[in-house]
Amino acid sequence: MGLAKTEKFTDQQNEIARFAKVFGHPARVSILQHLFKIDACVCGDLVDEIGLAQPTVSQHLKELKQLGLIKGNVEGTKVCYCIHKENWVAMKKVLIAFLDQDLPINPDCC
Amino acid sequence: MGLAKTEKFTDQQNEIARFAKVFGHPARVSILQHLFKIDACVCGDLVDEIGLAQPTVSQHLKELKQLGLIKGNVEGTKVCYCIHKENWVAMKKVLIAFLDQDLPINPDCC
DNA sequence: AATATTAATCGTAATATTGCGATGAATAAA
DNA sequence: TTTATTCATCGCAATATTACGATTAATATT
Repeated sequence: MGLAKTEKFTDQQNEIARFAKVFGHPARVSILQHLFKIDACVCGDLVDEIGLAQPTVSQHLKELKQLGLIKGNVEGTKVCYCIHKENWVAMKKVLIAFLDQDLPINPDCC
Repeated sequence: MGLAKTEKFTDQQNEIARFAKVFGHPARVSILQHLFKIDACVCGDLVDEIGLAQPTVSQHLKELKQLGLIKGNVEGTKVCYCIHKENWVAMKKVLIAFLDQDLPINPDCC
């Protein structure tokens, strides 16, 4: 199968999973951290930073772009990437709401 | 390949990815939300709640247990699950630190 | 125009994930 | 002791993901 039965879950649950999934690979975590560190557009040097082959990095960038977490603009022969701020804030809200649920006050039960 | 090259990334990046990955499937999100909602041990009725076959739910529970996010105790013919609070808090700290990075003040560059 | 540079896309191989039926182990109930 | 219940594990099929070499498209440089 290998296919998540999304129709069995709520839109909210599927959205949380979709966002979380993109962070489920260290290369994408690394790309995002680099974009945050640079605090601006990164043009071209991403492949050297990440340490994977160019097609592989390109593929991870595509996934990040598809989810709307980064923007990419062609700049001559280079492409410049940066965090999509509005979408990042929206995603953050969704995931933190899930992570930050109140923990039971009850003592441990099991 | 299908194999993440973890050795190319920092321990922190791999840890973030490992945690995020487990939330990358709506069934696991659903299981965790249910455990939070019940606010206690859930004994037995998880399969009905989630809507997937029993072996499938069992497998998702196993992954959550392996990452330490839930505890499971045998209670007769039933097994009782609940959130592992300390580990949840620790995981939350790691993921929120990643999500909550400061956004550039700069106007959009691309 | 010819060449170089950059990054997307295609194709493919290797591995991982998801889902479930069948089975098994363990306890409870009769 | 027999039967029922519950859940873990095994084994398999279907699909997804990861990685990269080869190629392509686009612009820059000479």
